[in-house]
Amino acid sequence: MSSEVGTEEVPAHRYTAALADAVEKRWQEYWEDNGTFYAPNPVGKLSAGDGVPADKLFVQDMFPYPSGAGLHVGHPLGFIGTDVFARYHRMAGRNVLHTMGFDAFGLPAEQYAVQTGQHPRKTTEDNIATYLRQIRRLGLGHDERRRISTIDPDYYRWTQWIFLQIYNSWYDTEQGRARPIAELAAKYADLPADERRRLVDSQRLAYLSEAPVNWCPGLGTVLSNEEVTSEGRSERGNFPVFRRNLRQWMMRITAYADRLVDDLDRLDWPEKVKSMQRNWIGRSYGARVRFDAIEVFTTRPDTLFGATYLVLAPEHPLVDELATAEWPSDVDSRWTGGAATPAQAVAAYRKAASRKSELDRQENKEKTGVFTGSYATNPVNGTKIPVFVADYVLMGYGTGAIMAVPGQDQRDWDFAEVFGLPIIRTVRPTEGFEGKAFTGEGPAVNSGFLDGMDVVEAKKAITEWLTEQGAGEGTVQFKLRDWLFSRQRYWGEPFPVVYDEDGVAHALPESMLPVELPEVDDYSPRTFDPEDADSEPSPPLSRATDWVEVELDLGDGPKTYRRDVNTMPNWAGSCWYQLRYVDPDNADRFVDPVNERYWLGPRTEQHGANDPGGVDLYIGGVEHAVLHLLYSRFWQKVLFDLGHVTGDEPYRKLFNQGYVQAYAYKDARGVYVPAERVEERDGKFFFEGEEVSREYGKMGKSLKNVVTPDEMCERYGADTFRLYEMSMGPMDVSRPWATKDVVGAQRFLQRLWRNLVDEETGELRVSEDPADEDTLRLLHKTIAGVHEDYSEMRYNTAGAKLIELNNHLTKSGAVTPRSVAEPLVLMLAPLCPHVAEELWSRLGHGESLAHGPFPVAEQRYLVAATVEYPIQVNGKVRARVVVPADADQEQVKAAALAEEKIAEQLGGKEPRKVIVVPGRLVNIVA
RNA sequence: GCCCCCGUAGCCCAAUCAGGCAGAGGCAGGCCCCUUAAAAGGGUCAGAGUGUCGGUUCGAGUCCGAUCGGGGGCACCA
Repeated sequence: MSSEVGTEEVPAHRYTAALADAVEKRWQEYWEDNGTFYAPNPVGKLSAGDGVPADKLFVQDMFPYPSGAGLHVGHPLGFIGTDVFARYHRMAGRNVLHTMGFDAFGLPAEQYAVQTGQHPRKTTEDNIATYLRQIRRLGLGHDERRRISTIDPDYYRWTQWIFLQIYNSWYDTEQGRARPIAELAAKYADLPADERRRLVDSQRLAYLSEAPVNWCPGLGTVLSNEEVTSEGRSERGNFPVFRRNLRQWMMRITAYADRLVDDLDRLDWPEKVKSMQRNWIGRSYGARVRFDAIEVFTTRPDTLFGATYLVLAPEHPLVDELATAEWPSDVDSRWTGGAATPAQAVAAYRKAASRKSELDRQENKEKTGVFTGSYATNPVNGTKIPVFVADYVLMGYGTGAIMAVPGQDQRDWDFAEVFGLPIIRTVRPTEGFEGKAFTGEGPAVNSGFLDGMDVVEAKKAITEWLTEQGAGEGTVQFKLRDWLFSRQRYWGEPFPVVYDEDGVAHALPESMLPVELPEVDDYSPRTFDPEDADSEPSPPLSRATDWVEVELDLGDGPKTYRRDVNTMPNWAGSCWYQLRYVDPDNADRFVDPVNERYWLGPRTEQHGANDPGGVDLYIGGVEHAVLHLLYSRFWQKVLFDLGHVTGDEPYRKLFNQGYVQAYAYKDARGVYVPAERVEERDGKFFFEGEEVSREYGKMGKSLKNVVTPDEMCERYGADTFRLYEMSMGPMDVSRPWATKDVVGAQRFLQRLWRNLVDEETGELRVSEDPADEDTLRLLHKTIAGVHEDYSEMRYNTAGAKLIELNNHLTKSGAVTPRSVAEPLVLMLAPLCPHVAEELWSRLGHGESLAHGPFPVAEQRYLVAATVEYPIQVNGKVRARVVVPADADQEQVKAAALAEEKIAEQLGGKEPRKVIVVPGRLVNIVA
């Protein structure tokens, strides 16, 4: 596999995989022994005691779940990217915080525990050890003192503490912020205790709710809306999900809906992620309008005159009341669903709707529904319009009822067509419009006092009118719902909550934290037939009876309580880990305010008046766009409102790295064959002589196309692997893995090494003579370019520039001048830190280069003495001319026109126009 | 159906932000050197007019408008 050092074939001191391995091990040990990547805190245990540089940088990876499968080459892409960034800035003199912890609660460990009987903690900790070994080998410059793990009681104690903060607060809509619950309780001081308690409890930001939740029998747990796919199945496992009423913890994230949308504008995040969050929060402005007892939500109150019927969701509470005993004598046969009475029709329709899965309801876009037998009054003109029940209206959005305006809404148009309902246009369609419903802009028609107004004006006018009449009011509607926060799992954070004999919840005092997980015999919740919608959750903690029943003194003497047997969702631990990285072993607080302000506080002088603070660079996959990143922002805002942190956003700049993808090959039977043994011939692919088909996508065990970083480190060394990964393309682009290409990165390092070290003797080989002019110019051009590339995360082009410089040295054939060797090595260091450290040390430096210096380009080498201008005639290059760099436009023009070939082209005629682009070219229009 | 991103040598990618000679770098390929031989060694050469059509401009890979292809997000949200 790797070449032997010292064999006859290969020079003893060539940069081979074996040599790289020795160098890498040596420097990894050095860094660890010397705490090279320790980033000092202003105060506390991690303070160096002599102050901190004002210039800091906090770089963070989305921390991994330590899976048992280990890493493939795709996983470290982001980790290496952040490491290069961190190393570059560290060398530039900034105080750089970069570390990595583990998001270690979660289903796989629990499921593995169920299969093997091994405690999830054991599995998880073993996996973490493996993970740490794998990432250590990559040479990531982490501050190891700051490693945290969400399963650590010292960590989840604070997760529970934050839960209590949220529980013990309410949202003051007048002030637009969360406030301590005690301030609310004070307002109700005059009320009887239990009424006060009920009022207060109903306004907490973390509250118990008996509302419908997503129950997933196949997983044996409930799920948040964000964890349910648009097909109505669990994101994990793809099991059916049913709506059920269960008493569960909820987080009042909807209180923050406006701020969560508005503050996106203050974040340096990819537009794509922002738009996904905006979409998910789904804010729309509209009005509520009352048709007698039925309240509807509409975004188009301006079309009220065109409302020809109402529709209620099948689950709407008024449906039963509205369903009359008999059909009107002239009822349209299409409206009855074939039933004898409206009550029967409605009951049958509701039953059918309840049996349909979310998926059926969405896929089947044919409009169905039945008439309730009732009519409602349109407040704007007193018209009686029929009320229908139809499943194209969803109970979960708005009021669960709509006014149907077929003229301006295609869904309503479709329904009206099926049921023979009238259609009135209230916006005049544009000339030549041939569609059905018209949803564009135009003047109002058939709309009484709104006629002639445009949509915006009409909305405003009708909203004012409705308000005056008491028939409605303007309102804002969100798609976002509160966050379901309980899970029926074992391997998660227990709730710091107990219930008394009346079932009333009591939060535990801070002094009783952490509430640690009990030992249990069976780690699994009871799971059910995935289709069994009527099954009952049975969390594993409920079986730890000794733990569940507990005697406590919560202020009114020792009493027996029952603990909450749910656990928090997997997202809890990741909602605040950047705060703990800052102060990982603070025993008194979740983070010291001084440390928090230094690493995460807003810096308006640097980032502008609107700076929300947060991690300076947060890198991870786009798959967390809505879940983790929304929850995390919510927690941060609560903590901010309560005065615990100084920034109101957790992540100032977000960057999504691309994925490393891979080809997979299938034989004629459709079975995957090992990708590494497939050969390509004439655009076709063969495995053991048989033609196979190729597909492109993920890397995975079952696809037989996994390549591991360990394997790459063995064959080429970590530096080569790092360089190759970073050279494959820009950080945000997904790219296909190609093992055969890795050798290119190794050849470069070999050549660079050879330019500085004698391959036969191992002696350093640099000259103390000054470099020639050309070399200096290239060197400084490279320095300037590399600076820019590193700070823009364009590592592929940074690498290419280094190769270019090194190729220049190789070609020159001379012994490399030290004055070029040193900056070259320093510039290489962020990408290939081990070999750079080794060469730096061999160049005679006693100190690690981790803290710089990073070379600085000298301006005088960046400006050339002469410039070569290409000369175009009518856009085609016809000649070139060399002029002094300081020649002005007239001189360049004169030189261009004097050029022999150009004079020839012009044939003695005067050019119509001559364009001189300074420093670039000359274009002559003949 | 709506929205977003991407199409440059055989392959991965530069140049697109700010219009100015299409090539920085790597893989693969040809040739040469080293070598008994070989390559994960060294050197060198060649290779596309930028998916397509149209527009703006003295000049378009770059800007604008269509269109095709690929990827992603949202989707009966009133």
